Formats: sequence, structure tokens, C-alpha cells
Amino acid sequence: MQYWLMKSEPGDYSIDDLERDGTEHWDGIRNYQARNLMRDQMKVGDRVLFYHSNAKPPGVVGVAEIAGRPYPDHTQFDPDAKYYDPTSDQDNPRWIMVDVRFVEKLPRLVSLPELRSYGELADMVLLNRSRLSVQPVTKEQYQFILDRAREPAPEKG
DNA sequence: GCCAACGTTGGC
DNA sequence: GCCAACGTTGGC
Repeated sequence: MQYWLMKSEPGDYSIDDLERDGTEHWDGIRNYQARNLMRDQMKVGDRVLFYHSNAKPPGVVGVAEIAGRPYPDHTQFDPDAKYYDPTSDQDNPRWIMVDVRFVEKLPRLVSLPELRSYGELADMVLLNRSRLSVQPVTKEQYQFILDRAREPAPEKG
């Protein structure tokens, strides 16, 4: 089992949306590195930290799991879609997506500044200037963040 | 809304 | 293959 962090802007799709929907396809990935991770490394059942980006504050808000193997992202062929890719070939689609299933909403948000405050997380891809919207996390990082979420928020300062 | 960091494109 | 220009991400 591997562990991931996936970003979503809550204005576009939030953890509450996923809780309501149960399972949703994760479309719109248009980055080769993220695509390759989904295509080559994601396995059904892998756990995902659901991260709210462009939020106030940004941070990890929930857990999801990978619900199926990757398949073509239909939005790449939709001229009206935000992530339309006119250069993608119908017979050899460039972009894929996976289905993601809601697991839980964390007892509290673990914010980006809080994540940065933990030396244990210093190597997280998220904290090292990566803009990858799908990124691997280690089992230790995953568990550490869940453990923090089950404790009271640390004192500020 | 600004803009730094990063990724992609395309001319050469 | 280099790299400048451009586009996007995402924190602030």
C-alpha cells in the first residue's frame, strides 16, 4: 500500500463534496509527473491525504482511497472543459484519471504552516516547493499527519 | 490580486 | 539541446 497527497481547491471540489458524493473521478490532471505517478504507481486501495489548496488556510482536511485503476480523462476531449487538450489523440489519450473514494474527514484541519513546523515532515514533497497536485507521501508522513489531526491543535507562536 | 517558483513550449 | 518566453500553481 502506498500513500499520496492530492490537492484540490475547495471552491472547485472540497472534502465535503467528496463526503457527499462518496466516490468521484479525479479529472483535470495535466502534469506529466502527476500522470505518471497515477498511471505507474497508484494501486487500488492506496490511501490519499486530501489537501485543500488555495484555501484559508491551506492544509490536509481528510482521507480518501484510490477506488479504481486509471482510465482516460474524458475532459481532455471536451472543448468546453477547463482542461481541454486539443492536442490529445482520441485513440491514444494523453491524460488519465482515477476514482477516489471518501474515507474520513479529519477531526481538525492540519494547516500548511503547522505541517511546516514539524521536523518529521521536512522531506515532504509538499513542503519543498513542488506544485505537483498528486504527490507521494511516506507511510511515516501519512501516519504522523493523521496522528496530529487526532490531537488538539498546537499552541500558536 | 500579486508574484515567485516551477513546468512547458517552441525558436534557433 | 539550449533557453527565453510564456502559462500555471498556489501561498500570501
